[in-house]
Amino acid sequence: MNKLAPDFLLPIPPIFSFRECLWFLDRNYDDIMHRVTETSVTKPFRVGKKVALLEISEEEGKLLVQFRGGDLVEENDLREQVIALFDLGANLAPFYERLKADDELAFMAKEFFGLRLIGIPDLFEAICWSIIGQQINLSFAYSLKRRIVELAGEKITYDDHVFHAFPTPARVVALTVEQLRPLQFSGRKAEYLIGVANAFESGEISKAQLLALPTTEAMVQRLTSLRGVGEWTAHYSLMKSLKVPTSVPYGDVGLYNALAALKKLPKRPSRTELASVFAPFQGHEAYLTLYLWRSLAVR
DNA sequence: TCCCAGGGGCATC
DNA sequence: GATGCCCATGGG
Repeated sequence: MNKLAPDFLLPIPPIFSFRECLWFLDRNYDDIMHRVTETSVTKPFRVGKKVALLEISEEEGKLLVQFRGGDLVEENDLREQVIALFDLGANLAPFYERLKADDELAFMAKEFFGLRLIGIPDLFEAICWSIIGQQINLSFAYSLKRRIVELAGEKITYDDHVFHAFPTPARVVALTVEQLRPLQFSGRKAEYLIGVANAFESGEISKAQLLALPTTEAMVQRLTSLRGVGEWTAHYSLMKSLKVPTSVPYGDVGLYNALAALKKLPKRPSRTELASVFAPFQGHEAYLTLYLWRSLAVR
């Protein structure tokens, strides 16, 4: 039976660290999309037009998911959302085998043990977030996200704290460039965001539509047809939202910095040089990218 | 002050 | 298809 919105438990797969995932969610950045404590994360999840606020913690080897407010949503849909957030469906064993076989990268299997690809299940949010993050430093990117979410996102209050869901395409379509400029969005970013929202509203793009495409290449092509979405944004979105395991955000500065530090690659590596590092990780490129990003941060 | 940031579009050759 | 320029602003 599919119950409505009470608490439930999710089994934890092998090679999973809740602590490591929480650390990644927090990372010293001011992320408005969730609240992280030592032992839990509280976050709104969107299912269709509904938004449910969930608190997730670890309890006796399982994830405990508790309903904290918002709309009542089918439990199965919520399970799916939480599984997507922590990428619980992935089997990391093959990726770890490859990591351990690499002299310079083997340390990551131990130091970042159990880190999962933290997802952005909502494709619209994933694309917007990557557009916001283009070419500006991360802390500024988080401030911009906070401002647009506070302006247009849905709000749920719980425990004297206001939680925000990322605005729907319909809400972003209603915004204007003139509204976003004072929030320090560049004119270009504002245009891109509203344009992408229009594409979702008109049905020009959707997650289901992308999932139906036969190849990653076709998905990238579809995404890059949107103004403001280049190769980097397309791959980043595929990685975070659709969990495409082979996607690598080519051109990513952070990725290059990590490879320069660990693999002595040039600051601007060629496609060939990148390929040489990624070759042994075929089928696990997204996870290698995630762990390389992770290596940039000091705990 | 200068350079860089989890890029992308566009013109030009 | 490669290269150069522009966009915009916080952070170091």
